[in-house]
Formats: sequence, C-alpha cells, structure tokens
Amino acid sequence: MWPEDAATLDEIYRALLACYGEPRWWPAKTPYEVIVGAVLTQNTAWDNVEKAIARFGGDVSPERVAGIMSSALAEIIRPAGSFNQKTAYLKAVTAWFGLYGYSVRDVQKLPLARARAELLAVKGIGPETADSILLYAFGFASFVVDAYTVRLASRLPIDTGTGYENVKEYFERRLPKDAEIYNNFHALIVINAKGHCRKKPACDGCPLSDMCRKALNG
DNA sequence: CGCCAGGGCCATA
DNA sequence: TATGGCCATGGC
Repeated sequence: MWPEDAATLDEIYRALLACYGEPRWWPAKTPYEVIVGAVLTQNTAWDNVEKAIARFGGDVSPERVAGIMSSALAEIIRPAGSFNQKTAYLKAVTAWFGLYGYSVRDVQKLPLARARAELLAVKGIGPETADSILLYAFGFASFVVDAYTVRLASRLPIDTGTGYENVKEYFERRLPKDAEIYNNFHALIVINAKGHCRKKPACDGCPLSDMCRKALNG
C-alpha cells in the first residue's frame, strides 16, 4: 500500500522496474565489502573502486583491514583516489564494526536511528555513505540520496527541496518503509543515471523520458 | 590538456 | 549554516 500522494514516485519506480527489472543491488560479495565500496566510491568513479577492491587480492575482510598497516592499506586502495583520507576512514568504520564483533546480525539488532547515528559519528562517514551501508550492507530501510538521485530529481517533475535530509525525507515519506523497495529504487536510479540521466543527458531510450521535463522541454 | 566521478572534513564568516 | 579549499586516481 502506497501513500496517497505517491503517484509520481510510483510512476517513476514502475517505469524503471519495467525497463531494468529488480536489481537487488550493490556490486559487492559481502556486507563488509559493501562498507568498503561505500567509502571508496566517495566522489570517485566506480571503475576506480573496482580496481582498488581487486588489489585486496581476494581478502576484503574486517580482520584484514584492522590488522594491516595504514601505509600498506593506502597502497592497496590507491586507485580509488584520496587514499590517505580513505585509509583513515576504512580503519575508523572497521573499528566501529568491531564493536559488534564484525557481526552483521548484531548490527541488525540495533534500532535504525541508533545505527545511523553511530555511523554518522565515525570520521569519514557522512549521510550518503551511512545510508548506503545501512541499506545495502545491513538491510535497514534507509533511503540513499546520492548525486544521481539529486540529478534525477532536478530533471523530473518532483519537488524534493534541497539538502540531504530533505531529499531523503521526500522519498521516505512517499514510499512504503521497505528496505527492498529502497534498495531497488536507488539501484535503478544509479543504473538509469549511468545509462541515460548522465550529466550530459542521453534521453534516447530512457524509460522516464515521457515524464521528464528535461526530455520534454529540452 | 582540464574536467569529473554514487562525499566528507575542516576552516572561515 | 553556508560556502570554499582540499583530498587524488584514472578515464575521457
């Protein structure tokens, strides 16, 4: 059951679903790898994140990151850019995960608001990275707002307001509070943004073109 | 060559 | 609270 005023988001979501299917998505093999990817992709092209992940040589585990020298970790993640900062961020978020014995289930027992507050208190974890981790690593119903989400909203006839929390609330108030829907919706936004809703729009074949003011008005 | 990518921190006013 | 500089690689 969708909230009454969700018509436009409902249309957008269903058009994306019809085009791409259900992604159930984050390009990682384990929850901890989601955490690593979420940090590494900050202001960074995903291709560079993949190069960095590959340099772990198959062991992307919290035990490994906790135990490795920072200088060695920085060298591994170098292709992701800002590697000294991100080394400190990975160490910090891994230390937080360590408070729960690296147990996904133990983190999942927390109330969402507390888990989010704890993540936001970690150096290097801002709202987008926190929500990505909450949703894609732990399955919390916390909608992710990223540059793609903001760009999509700026082109579609929806008035989300500005600022991270306002845009996040716009989506969360109009969608069922369901991690699976948040997961798919955000993933679909990313997929569509890479294929069509780029900085320079490629509207040809975009599943949203008939409801998009960019495509309609130029 | 300059621009930019699934941000966030910090200093400044 | 709101900007602006900074981080830094690799692809285009």
